[in-house]
Amino acid sequence: MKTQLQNYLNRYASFSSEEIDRFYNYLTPRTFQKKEFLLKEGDICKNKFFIIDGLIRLFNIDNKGHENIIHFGIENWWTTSFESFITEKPSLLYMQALEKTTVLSINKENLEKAYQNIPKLERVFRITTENMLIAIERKNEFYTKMSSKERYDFFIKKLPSFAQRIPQYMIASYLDITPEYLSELRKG
Amino acid sequence: MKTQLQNYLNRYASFSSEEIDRFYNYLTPRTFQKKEFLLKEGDICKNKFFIIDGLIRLFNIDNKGHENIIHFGIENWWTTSFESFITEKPSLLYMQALEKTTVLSINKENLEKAYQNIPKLERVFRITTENMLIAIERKNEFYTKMSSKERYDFFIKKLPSFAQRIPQYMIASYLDITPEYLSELRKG
DNA sequence: CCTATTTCTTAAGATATCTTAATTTTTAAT
DNA sequence: ATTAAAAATTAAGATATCTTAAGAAATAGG
Repeated sequence: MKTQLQNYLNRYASFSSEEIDRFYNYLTPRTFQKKEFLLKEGDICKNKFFIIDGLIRLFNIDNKGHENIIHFGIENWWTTSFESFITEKPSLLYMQALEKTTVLSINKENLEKAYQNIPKLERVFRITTENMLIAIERKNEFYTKMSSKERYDFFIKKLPSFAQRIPQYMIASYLDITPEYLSELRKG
Repeated sequence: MKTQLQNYLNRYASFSSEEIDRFYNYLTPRTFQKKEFLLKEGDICKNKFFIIDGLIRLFNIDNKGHENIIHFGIENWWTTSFESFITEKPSLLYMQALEKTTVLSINKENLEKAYQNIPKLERVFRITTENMLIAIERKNEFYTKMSSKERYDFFIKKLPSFAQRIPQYMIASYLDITPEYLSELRKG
């Protein structure tokens, strides 16, 4: 795990093994079983999670009781409920493992200490947050430009192997389509 | 302008006047007239803009020729087409002043120098990027949870004075509603 | 294997929202 | 003030997508 983290961090700035060790001490490894929740609506999201391995989804439940998947997280992504983590208010989001998932988690206090201790981490998180924004910008982009059918085709074409890791009704949810309608789209 | 920037930066970390000066030297003040474009689709977005005063909109044009406003930017916000700025590929977005707008702009090269020169800036941009993410997270949130009518009412209620600065058809665009339908919603 | 659970499909009727196009109102420019 | 341009409204018909409900297929657990 430490090696994986090291490879990841060194993408963005160069860290000595000693620095990696220091950062690593702030992190707590945790494993979540399939279907287990990392976070539920109403909880205050106290951690950022670095996904070592596995798959998680971030979603909310609307007033009709429908789940809306906001994004998926896979290995080498940091994930959290940003708003809750930063404002320390109850989260509106759920975070759930879709496969057995191993993460390194860090709470706010330790993260702040780590920033003080290893300022280069500011850079890493500045960049990963930018990458997150780009991912969202792209999603919004293709949302506004495409019909349901087009979004689905695009998704399947772009991420064929990923699409096979998740049930179709979750793809539907992510693409903001009802599973029934997606089923029709696939037929026609 | 320098004072405004200083106040802004000191929200996130403490900077000496000397550091502010150093950063300020990397920045170029520019003024855009109402309706002038800061960026057009196809351009590579070479700058981040810190809005001193005024109002801009970021939007794309879909394959039906409709404008979709992604967000507005006002004083004390950094704005850019993230994807284009970071990847240095042509932007899919337009950026346009809706009022006479003064900005401080910085290009990638200078920003990178500034990061080297004043590492605390990594922190500032890490945090502003996080704030951006939160804003987007909130927008997506209220998008998935609300009908068109609800989105409009919510927007007007939350930002009554801001709503008066922009034409109704742009609010419609931002809320992903056709102007005609918004007009109906307002009536009923 | 067998059963239970989860996921996917079908189809009919409902509806929120869009399209088009014309008209009115408001705002800006000379 | 007058005209031109921009923005907002109206209304009718069209459609993409949802809802509900039921049944079929696939997958996973014991």
